[in-house]
Amino acid sequence: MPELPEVETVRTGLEQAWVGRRIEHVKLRRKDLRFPFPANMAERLTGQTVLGVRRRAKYLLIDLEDGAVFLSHLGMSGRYTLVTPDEVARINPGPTPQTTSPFGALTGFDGRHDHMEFRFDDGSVSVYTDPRRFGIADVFERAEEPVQSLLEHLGPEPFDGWNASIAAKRIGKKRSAIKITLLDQRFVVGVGNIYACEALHRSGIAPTTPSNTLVKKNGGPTKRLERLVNEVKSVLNAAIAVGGSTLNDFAAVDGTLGYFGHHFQVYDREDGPCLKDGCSGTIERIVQSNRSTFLCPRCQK
DNA sequence: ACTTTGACCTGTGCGC
DNA sequence: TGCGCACAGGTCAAAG
Repeated sequence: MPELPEVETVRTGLEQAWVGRRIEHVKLRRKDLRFPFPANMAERLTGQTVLGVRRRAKYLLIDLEDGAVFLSHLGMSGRYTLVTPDEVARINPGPTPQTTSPFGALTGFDGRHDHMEFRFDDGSVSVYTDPRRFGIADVFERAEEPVQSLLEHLGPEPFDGWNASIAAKRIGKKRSAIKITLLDQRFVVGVGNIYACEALHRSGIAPTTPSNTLVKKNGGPTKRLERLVNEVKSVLNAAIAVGGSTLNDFAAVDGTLGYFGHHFQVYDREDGPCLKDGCSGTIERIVQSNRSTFLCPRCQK
């Protein structure tokens, strides 16, 4: 799925397409994704004008005019396809089977995984497609946000004052591998499997390093932790700048593919040469917590 | 309180 | 061509 940079790219796309527009119709082709939709979700959204599109961690938060918030998480394989009014007219969606959308030619899978469609007052349609259905859609009142169960346990945003001292405090005495800590959304939000691998490689830190060895006895951050925090921000920034990464089932919201994948130094490069200047190592793949980790054993210690 | 594991789902790509 | 298996960007609940 989309990690922070990809979600940020989608946020930007939805902001362009949705803000100031009124939702005229919501079509739900099933009653759930990872969790059941709220019973009245379609009705709750219909008729509302979109005021803004925010991001918290990997969640998209869409502010509606009456104070409601539409929450959307893309899971592993969720994406939005924006269909222009012209394309909608050309496709001319008529009666379609319950579980199949008329936009299959644009969204793939013959429309079988197009679970939500949003029609706006300019005639455009946005289609949410998610084969694996690990995504989430929910609605809550803005005032409830601090205690919304999906959001309340989340740690700091990487670009909102997060620094090495804060990171050191969160690590505390944790002995689990630093790669696992980076994926823990209570430590810092937005980092997923790809950017965890990339940030550790840039930092020269082995993914298996016990987290607490990056903290000094007095509780402060080591130089290595400072480096890691900086490299996390740096790699996320670079990916945002490029518009998100391209992977098997991710497309940017407007259908344009990002291409940060071309910049990966270790991810999915098992047996390839390490690309770090002056390093002659070979990229290895190991498994941590049932997930692949890619590293260069030569320059990551 | 911590850490690890399995579960949720479908598609794709590989070896046989 | 078909089949079975491993694997995929996330997250949570349960078990240790």
